[in-house]
Amino acid sequence: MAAPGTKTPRERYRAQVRAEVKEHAWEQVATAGASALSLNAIAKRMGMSGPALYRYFASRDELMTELITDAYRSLADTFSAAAGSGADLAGLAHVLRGWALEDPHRYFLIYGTPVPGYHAPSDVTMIASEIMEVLLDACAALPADRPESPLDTHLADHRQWAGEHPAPPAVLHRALIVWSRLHGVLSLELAGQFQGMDFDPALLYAAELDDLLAR
Amino acid sequence: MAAPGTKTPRERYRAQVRAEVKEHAWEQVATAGASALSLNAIAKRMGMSGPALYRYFASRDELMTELITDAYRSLADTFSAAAGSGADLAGLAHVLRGWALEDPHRYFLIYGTPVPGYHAPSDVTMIASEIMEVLLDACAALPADRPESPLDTHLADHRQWAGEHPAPPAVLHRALIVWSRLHGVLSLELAGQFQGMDFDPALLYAAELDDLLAR
DNA sequence: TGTACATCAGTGAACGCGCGTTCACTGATGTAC
DNA sequence: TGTACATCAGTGAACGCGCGTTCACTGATGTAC
Repeated sequence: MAAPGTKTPRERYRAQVRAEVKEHAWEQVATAGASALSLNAIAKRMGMSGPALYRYFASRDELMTELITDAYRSLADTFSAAAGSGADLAGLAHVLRGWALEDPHRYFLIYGTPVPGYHAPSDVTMIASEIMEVLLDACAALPADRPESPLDTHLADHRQWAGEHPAPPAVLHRALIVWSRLHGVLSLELAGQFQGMDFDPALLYAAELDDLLAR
Repeated sequence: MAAPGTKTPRERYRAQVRAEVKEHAWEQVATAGASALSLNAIAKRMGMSGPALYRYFASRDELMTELITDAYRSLADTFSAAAGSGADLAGLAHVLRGWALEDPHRYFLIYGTPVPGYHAPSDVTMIASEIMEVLLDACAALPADRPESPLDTHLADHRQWAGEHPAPPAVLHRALIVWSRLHGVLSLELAGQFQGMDFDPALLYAAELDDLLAR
């Protein structure tokens, strides 16, 4: 019997194959979109027969879920790491853009058009609030002296999504607009909506960030 | 020979069936996503055999293109109509939200995750600039006295996307942030990202709009 | 160290399904004289 | 008003494809004594 926490060779092998499957899965998502994800096609590319992959994933849906969870995990870790090494809101915004451009399909798997019928597992809700917490921390660290808006008073009573975070409504407000504004620019850029308009999206992103910091 | 511009009964019938096909297509897009669009399935729901629809659409792709073009057309018309009856930027923003909520899938067909491999026809580029022009007009009508940002100077040299519109860089800048901010809130809301956070997205949208107007 | 057994990875065949698309054909609708 | 012809809508069969998933099986790898 192996010591607990130690991986047997078989376990190691399993983990490696699973990882390889996922790699091909990402490739497929990037090439043909999330809805084209196919266990058979992946198996073929790995030089295996279709049913073989059912040793590693119970179903296509499980693989899909895994991809989404991994995407969330990756963003949360990237965020936490940045915050851990002292990044402020500007730093987080920069890191977010880098993460998104690195793999646009991964970004869209989280923030893109929802796949009808597919329901995300409760796992990701947890990771999502982890991300939100980092964002809230960064927003709380900024000076804020704005007149209270109707949204602020509304948020004072609807702050359950911020968990235990002690941020005042103005900070919650700021976190929401940071999120939506950065997402606004990023998603239009990644979706190619700026293509043909020859301005530099990076400058628009930077301008939006400046505006948020100067608030 | 029928007079030009007059529809023969057959033409009328064709137009009606095409419209009915599209109706079912939209239903399908809403139910199972754009990538699930299927001529065969539509035919079945209409009580016809699959190949029958090839009298009306040359291919699945043509139907898809038609849907996308119609979506753009619908938004452009809605925008033009609003502007025509005196709507200012706030009015346009209101109209945009209504249009988006009316049919989220139609919104995502335009602004959502791009379908890999699918390339939009040049038609929509035209309609897109039509929309942009309405937006630019509304932005130009607003008072503007902001310090020039780096983005502004960049836009002074990259304004080809604004066509013949005589708006100064600051107005171009504002049009871009109106677009991206409203899209930011709308797309997160429609994608369900605010679900579980019990605040009212309409207030966030309104707050963003206020901020844009007060600039 | 060697043998007997259990575990597990991967295969190939199969099931049922739906897809896009082509094709030869029937039957109804419209047109020309 | 009636007949001859052309046009067009829709059908059913067919082709080739890929999908998810199940199942009985082979062969290799690990485990127990």
